[in-house]
Amino acid sequence: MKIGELAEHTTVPTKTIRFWESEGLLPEPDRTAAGYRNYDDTAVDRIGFIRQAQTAGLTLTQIRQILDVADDGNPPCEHVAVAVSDRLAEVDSRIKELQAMRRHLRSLADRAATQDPADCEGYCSIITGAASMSEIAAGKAGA
Amino acid sequence: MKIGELAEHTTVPTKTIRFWESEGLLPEPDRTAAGYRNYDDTAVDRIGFIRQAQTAGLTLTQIRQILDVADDGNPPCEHVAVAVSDRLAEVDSRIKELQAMRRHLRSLADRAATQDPADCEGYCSIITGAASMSEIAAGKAGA
DNA sequence: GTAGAGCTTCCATTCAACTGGAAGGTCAAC
DNA sequence: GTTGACCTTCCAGTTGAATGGAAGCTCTAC
Repeated sequence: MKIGELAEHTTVPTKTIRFWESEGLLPEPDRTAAGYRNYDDTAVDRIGFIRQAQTAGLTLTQIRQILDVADDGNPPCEHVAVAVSDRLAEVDSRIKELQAMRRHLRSLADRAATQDPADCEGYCSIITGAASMSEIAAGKAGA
Repeated sequence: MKIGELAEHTTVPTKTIRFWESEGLLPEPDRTAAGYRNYDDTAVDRIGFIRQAQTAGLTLTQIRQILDVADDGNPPCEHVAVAVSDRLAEVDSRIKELQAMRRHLRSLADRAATQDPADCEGYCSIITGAASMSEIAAGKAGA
């Protein structure tokens, strides 16, 4: 499969595929006689994984760490376990932060939904009526 | 409170505080006779809110939208509700993505915890034994 | 009255993650 | 045998979010 087809299958631009290769996230593929990159199906999986990990908020560097470990049998299990649990801790704490922010936004949205527009004179009470920013920042608001 | 003290209270560098001011996230504070920025306590809250929103994955532009709306009574309730619910939808979908990635990492971590290092010859089975990358990418693995 | 920390503005640089474009080779179709 | 889509490398530019540094003013302490 040439790079254009791979790009189409994965909806990742050829530019980005070459960039990821240059950054070590994708292995150098075979080449045709003319020097064209020639991919097999595993490239589709790998690109899918990279996109998934990216949408989970991992940086390319972190994703490369995981892929490096998956690609190379040399590092001991402990190494793998540490890499994975580091990532897990990061994802866990990001989820907690997001859930806190979600609660705050949710309470603002609920207020907005039940708001009588007539009350909006002067200073909109959706905002002013909600928890103060310090409470929001400290994670005290919402349910 | 001068910018250095504010920086210390919030653990946000003075450079960043000035940058956020220039980007419209922080209002222009009072100045001393000498032209030094002179903050009151609300600045601490506001900076805390910005950091919280950032760790929730919102961009400075999005955070500014929310703050603008909180600062100015003019936009109608509908405007506020739309802004907030847009943000909420984003946060919701990021949480879902993270939870999917969390499940995958969790299953890798569990494998690592119960792994006999003797099985690590050749190609580490924490990784190879886990769901294939295509399954991970498609969100089929883990519980 | 001067040293040093801290403040000011302004402009340049960094970093991540692309994205665009130039200059040129390849290949299938007409 | 040439057009046009697709490929190659390389290098420059973009965006978001800072961060560094120069040049100069200010305040406190000795």
